[in-house]
Amino acid sequence: MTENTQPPASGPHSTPADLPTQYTPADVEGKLYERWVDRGWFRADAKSDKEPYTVVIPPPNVTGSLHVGHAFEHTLIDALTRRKRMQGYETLWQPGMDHAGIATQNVVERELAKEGLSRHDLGREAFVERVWRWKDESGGQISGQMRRLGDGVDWDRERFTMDEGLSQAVQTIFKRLYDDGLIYRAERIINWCPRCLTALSDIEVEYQEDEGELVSIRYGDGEDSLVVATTRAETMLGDTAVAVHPDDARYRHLVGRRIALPLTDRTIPVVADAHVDPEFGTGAVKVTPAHDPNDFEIGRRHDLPQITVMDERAVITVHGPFLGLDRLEARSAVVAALRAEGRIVAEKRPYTHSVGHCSRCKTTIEPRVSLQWWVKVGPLAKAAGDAVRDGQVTIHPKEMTSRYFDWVDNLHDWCISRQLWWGHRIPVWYGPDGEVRCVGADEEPPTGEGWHQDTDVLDTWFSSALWPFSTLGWPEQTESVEKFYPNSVLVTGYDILFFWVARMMMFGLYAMDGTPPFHTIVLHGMVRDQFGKKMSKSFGNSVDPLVWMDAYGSDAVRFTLARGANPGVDVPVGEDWVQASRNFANKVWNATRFALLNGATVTGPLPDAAELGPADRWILSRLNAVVAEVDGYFEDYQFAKLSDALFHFAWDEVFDWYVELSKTTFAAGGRAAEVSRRVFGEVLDVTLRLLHPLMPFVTEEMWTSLTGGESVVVTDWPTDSGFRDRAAEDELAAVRKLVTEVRRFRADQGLQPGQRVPATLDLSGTGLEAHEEAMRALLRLQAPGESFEATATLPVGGATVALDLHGVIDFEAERRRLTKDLATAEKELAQTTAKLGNEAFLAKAPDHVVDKIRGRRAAAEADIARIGTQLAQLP
RNA sequence: GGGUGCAUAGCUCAGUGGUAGAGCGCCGCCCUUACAAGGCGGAUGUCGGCGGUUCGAACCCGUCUGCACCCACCA
Repeated sequence: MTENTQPPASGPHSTPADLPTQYTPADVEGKLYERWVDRGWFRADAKSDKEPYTVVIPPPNVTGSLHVGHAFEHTLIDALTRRKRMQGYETLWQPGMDHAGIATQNVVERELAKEGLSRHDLGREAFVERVWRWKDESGGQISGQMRRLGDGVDWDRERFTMDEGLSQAVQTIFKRLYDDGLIYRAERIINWCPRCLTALSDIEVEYQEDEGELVSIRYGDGEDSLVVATTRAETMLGDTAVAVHPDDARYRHLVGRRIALPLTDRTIPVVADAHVDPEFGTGAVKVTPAHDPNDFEIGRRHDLPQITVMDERAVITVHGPFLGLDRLEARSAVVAALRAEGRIVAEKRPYTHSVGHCSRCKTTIEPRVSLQWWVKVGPLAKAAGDAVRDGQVTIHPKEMTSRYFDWVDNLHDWCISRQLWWGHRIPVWYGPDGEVRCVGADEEPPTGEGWHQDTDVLDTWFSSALWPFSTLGWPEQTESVEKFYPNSVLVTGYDILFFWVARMMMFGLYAMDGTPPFHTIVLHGMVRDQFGKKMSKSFGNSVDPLVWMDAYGSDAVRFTLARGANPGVDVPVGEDWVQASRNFANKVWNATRFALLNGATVTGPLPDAAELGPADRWILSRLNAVVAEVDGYFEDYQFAKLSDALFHFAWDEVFDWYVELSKTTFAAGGRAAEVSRRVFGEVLDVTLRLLHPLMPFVTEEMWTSLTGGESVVVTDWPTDSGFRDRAAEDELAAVRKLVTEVRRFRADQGLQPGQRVPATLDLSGTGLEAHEEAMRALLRLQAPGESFEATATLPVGGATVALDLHGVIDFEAERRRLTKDLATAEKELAQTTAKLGNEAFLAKAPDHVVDKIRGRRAAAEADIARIGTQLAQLP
């Protein structure tokens, strides 16, 4: 406990009277955040003796501003790191951003388009300069949002994937992989975006069901003919074979022969290939090795030529009537030409099939044969899989593990070259005599006549795969690498499990001699709207977190997001829920304000258990249980349960019953009040510390006001003292139950909540005698006056309340209520009696269950007796 | 086609064998001295359908229906 030797002048509100009755986030958030940063509390010291705790930010793209999904992710990471910092770890919450190659290039190209310019008008150098300007602007916005959220990151360590140091890391790992034969250059068919004009990796292609048209075309003439079906008629110009299944009797006579390819002067062979499904269509497939990945493979197996008929913009390049048409124009033109020749044997029919689209611009992918750089993933993926298989790395929730294996165990080589301008240039130089030289970060590139660097850049995920150590200064063997690698935990969305997580695993294990980049992977869900719908700008349900933060405060936004964070599942959020969280923040504020107004204190040791009243023992028992519960949830990344447990403990128990009971104690004064004031201070102190990782601002403001301490940020995380008092918990449960029952009676009688009623309260034999005064206050019971005459006598839980309700009692309402209660109790009695008469149940059920049922039966019997008495007393 | 989940109150979701829960919403009363961003009280469910296991099933097993997502393929 904090010992105060000085007056708490450092607290923002040195007298409780300064405190407004409502929490205004805007008044405190900015001020507190700047103070935290200025004091250096978020800085991580590599020289520290403390045990490290490291989490990297999943670097946001510098394409604009953060959306509510980022706010969610940051809330989780910030909560984890704030707790660990309080626990005394040397905590690094690593900030930074991703250059996001193709995404950012597209954004800037769109900006240019508004000025009627293309990147080619600017030229490579000027364009890249322009993107850097964009990056500065967007990066500023993003860090501003992170400050608003309260992210406790080490700003001194902020990194960008295209920083000098990180670029060296990229070059170093490229060189090493190249020298190890794990990077190579090869001509293959790749996913090509004809709008972005670049190759894409397999996972950058999104497949969706598109409506196409299937046309059937006769190839060849007379007996040497067959019919193929296609959705892409225009590619027939590049056909170099027709394939049939080897066992297909219909076409056996044609295999090995050459047939005429319509609209051309070429003949093409009929080949037998097991890839063909004889059941589909006509069982004969046109083969275009240059424009279809499956056909490319068939072509390789049968040594077929590749005839490229489209350029990089998917415009037809073969001479003749189709030259210069784009693929869609060409498709109908080709069909029309075929029809004119009587080649169309079945008309177009609608056909829904899955078509690949560029994940960045949604343009339909055009498979294309080209020379690209590849990572040979075999050994890297094997290691990445094994690290999870052998338990070095665990994935939360574990259901995601199979998805991970599914991917790393079936991975194709990774195409890493992009025909873009924004990104890390491939560190390979080509010489005048066909030399190829890969240059490491510590080498000088060749300068002689005729040497030039590869013009392509790397896939943006190549550099983000290095993030857990490139941010720490690698390839330099820095103190930070030593201290903060591997990271403690990775928190990110399940949507980038393959893009990012698996690649960090591959590169981390490879670069760091088999040490995985982190030991725990926590995958969170996607933020959705309050109806569970995916957020999207076009649907109009996406939310700018700043708007909510402005309206309700950062704590409210954070708490709402944390409260929805069940492991691995999507998180719905609605403005109503943010309001509810704002109300909670306000409650925290006012409860602390109440404590201050009533002289709650954190000074001096906690009184001995013998001195504590029952309410004090109850709340301290619960407090310690909640500390343990919250710790368990934190260690298990159960943010929703943790938030809910704190919400209910704080609001229902501390801010409600304990506050109400304290009013009586405080009013009574004396030693009991003094003891209670100290306990109250303790309970609030601990509760605020527990809430701080989720709601940093309001807790900081109130904790410093309450304790006079410097900051909750650098205060110890609470520990469970082990204090438990079941008897006190039961006692207070009885008090709560009794009060609730009488309140219900009052409400049924139509009494206004504040209306005072003359009454006697007989608690003899209940063991609750000590609470009489508090209960009288809670129930608004007046001392019975001289003319007291009970009109209603209420036996509740062994106690008796006699009320003088002259003029207000509603006997009919009471009779209805009692009759209803009687029916409920009788039903309960019947159920429990039946159960206890069941021998099989008695024989097999565990004791505690049987006891519980017995208790319920006894309670039902008592209720029936009590209600009977009450009914009999009604006039 | 392969895989992983999900189906519980009006909405969004907790609840892995022992009396169905939360938040929001809804109904009634109240500015009761920390808080109306509040307080008190209340209503609301054949736990998707059908079978099975069990003394006992929202929970375990089978099956059906509907939905979501991931992967592969689609001439």
